[in-house]
Amino acid sequence: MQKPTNVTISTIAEKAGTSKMTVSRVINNHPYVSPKTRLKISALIKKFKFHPNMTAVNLSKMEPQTLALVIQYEHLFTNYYFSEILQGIEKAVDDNGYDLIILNYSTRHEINISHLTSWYYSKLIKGFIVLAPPMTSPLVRKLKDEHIPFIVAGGHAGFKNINYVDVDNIAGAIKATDFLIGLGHKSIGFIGGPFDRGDAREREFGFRKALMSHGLKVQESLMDQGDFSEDRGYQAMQRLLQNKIRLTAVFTANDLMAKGAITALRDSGLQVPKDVSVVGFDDINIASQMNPPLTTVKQPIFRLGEEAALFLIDYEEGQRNDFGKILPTELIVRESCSHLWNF
Amino acid sequence: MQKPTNVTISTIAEKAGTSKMTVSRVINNHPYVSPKTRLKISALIKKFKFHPNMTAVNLSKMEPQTLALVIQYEHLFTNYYFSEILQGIEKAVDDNGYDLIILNYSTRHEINISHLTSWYYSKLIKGFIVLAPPMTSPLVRKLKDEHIPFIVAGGHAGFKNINYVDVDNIAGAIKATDFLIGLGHKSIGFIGGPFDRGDAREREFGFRKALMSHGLKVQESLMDQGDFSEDRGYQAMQRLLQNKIRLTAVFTANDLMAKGAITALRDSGLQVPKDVSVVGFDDINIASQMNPPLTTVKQPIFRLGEEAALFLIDYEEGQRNDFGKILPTELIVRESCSHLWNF
DNA sequence: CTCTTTTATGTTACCGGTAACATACTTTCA
DNA sequence: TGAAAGTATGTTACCGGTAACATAAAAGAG
Repeated sequence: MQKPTNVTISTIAEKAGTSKMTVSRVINNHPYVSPKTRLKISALIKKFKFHPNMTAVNLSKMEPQTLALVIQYEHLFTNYYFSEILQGIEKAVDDNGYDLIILNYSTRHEINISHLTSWYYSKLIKGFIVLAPPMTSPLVRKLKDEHIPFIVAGGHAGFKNINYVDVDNIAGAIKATDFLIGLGHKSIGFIGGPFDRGDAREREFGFRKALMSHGLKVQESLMDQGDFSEDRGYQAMQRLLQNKIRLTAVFTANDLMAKGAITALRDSGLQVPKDVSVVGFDDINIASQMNPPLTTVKQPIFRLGEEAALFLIDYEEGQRNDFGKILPTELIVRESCSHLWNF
Repeated sequence: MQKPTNVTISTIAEKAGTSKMTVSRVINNHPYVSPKTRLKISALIKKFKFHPNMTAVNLSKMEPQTLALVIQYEHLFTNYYFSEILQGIEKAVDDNGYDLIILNYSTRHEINISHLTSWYYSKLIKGFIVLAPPMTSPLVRKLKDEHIPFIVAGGHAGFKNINYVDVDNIAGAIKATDFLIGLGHKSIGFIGGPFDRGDAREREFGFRKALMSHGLKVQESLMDQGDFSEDRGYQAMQRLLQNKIRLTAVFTANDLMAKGAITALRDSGLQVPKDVSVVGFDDINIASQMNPPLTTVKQPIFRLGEEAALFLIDYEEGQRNDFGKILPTELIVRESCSHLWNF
């Protein structure tokens, strides 16, 4: 049962009666191959189903055409927005003739991060896109220490001297809060994200800042913390409703929690937006289909992925003026908020 | 700005005053290296932070130690169970010293599947795990045609002569339906999954079969189709409630749709399980925390991933007795169903 | 104390490509 | 028309490892 001999560049060269080099030139569209030869070799490549061996190419060229996206499973499945960021990455990668692989980095791997870095040292990938890491991420530290090309996409807050693309969480949160204040609300609740996520902290910061700049007091009892999941949004809302201070609006650090919060409000007999106005963050695909359609801060998530990938693709050692790009956010007004008519 | 010369096996050999081969032996824990030499080389490897180059190893050994999981983004983010299947795969992969990469296969790539197969032809991966492909998947066809090692995990129905691991969808659906019938229900609704998914069809088949084997008529008007998402479960339930025939129980083809269905029932003023009993499929993590806790068919998802990975790891050309493994399902009884006291 | 076996290390060739340089054959143009 | 420039191909060495074979040194056997 002998394995079918691999069809290599040499096989083709032999059949064509040329040298390997000429075949290589055809594959890479070099000029200086006569039309006749080019045609013959092209035909043979099809006939014998020749596939260039990326391994060999990499070894020889030493400049990989692949990027690696690092994620943690836990995140992957709880937050719709990864779908969109991936699409952005894919676009940039495809457009530039690159490839993308996704590598997992679960807590069980923390001991052995070198599993990941060896992809870089083996010249299989050009660099890493690290998706919204927690602020304590040992991976980010290691990549930085070893000068491996990488970029953090989202949630960069808390890191120093790294390359990142992020959205303007603070300005976004301010827009949302300003909007609620403009509608007359004074008792505004807040449901935040996980403590170890920089983006969550920034949104909270923006919320506080907006209140203060309007001379409103920040009511700690109207603030609770979630984990970006719908269920925790539900629970947090329930807790906020038990408070003595009656809130008339709530700002949640993401849309999923807003969805949970709305359900909780309804289960308590309150109407949205008549009794309580709700603003989310993200503008995930289902935000516009919610009941009522959710007013939220739209992140340019697709572009986030695109920019991250482009950074790595253009990355060259030496051209390291520290790179940080903040993309603007936009308030999308839908029907989950209303005026407070109590003045 | 010269690049720091790569630390290769030759660098170490030179520093140690030995040949490359001896260094290679140390790296691979070959016997026949004197303790003294081994120690010296090990020290140098640490000192110079030497990382073996997987590319070179692959090119030389031609037996990759990496598996590729192929997914479609669309699925990835709508179905919690991928998280668990990945954990199963990771376990098997880790335990056997393999690596895992995830490759995306979105609709925009359909033209160019060879992007994927070239990972195999380049000897970078040993084979593919294809996760719950639609029955029309061109990828599966191509892998089969070109005799590339792969295994379909979940949703194998509809393919012939392929290797797969799957759960017993039919038996599971029968268990669920039998259970409802045993509680006295006769008007049982069904909310199915996408038409192009084998697993969805099997669950519907099991539902029909169970009804018939109890002499109950299958009411087509009590059956609707969803897409495995919570929202569509909600909508489907609403439609079923508009029917003239009053159902007393409903079986949904997955848990997410069950969740949506329960919300719809509640929004229509019906109580679960007092007025309508609900059974789901999957036993995703939130099933037990739902209100009421959901009775559902538990899939051994973690094992599904494990078995799929193990198959590929053990895969050898020639040992190809067609492989199909069906893992048993289990009915988990919680509080979303009750007796029907109308006899 | 020589002869075989085991242990320890080195040499050569190769995995499948590409870069860099060399060479032969055509054109082009002064 | 002959030299320079352009076109078409081949040769050699190398990317960073490993397999297979060769050899040298140490250990065990008779």
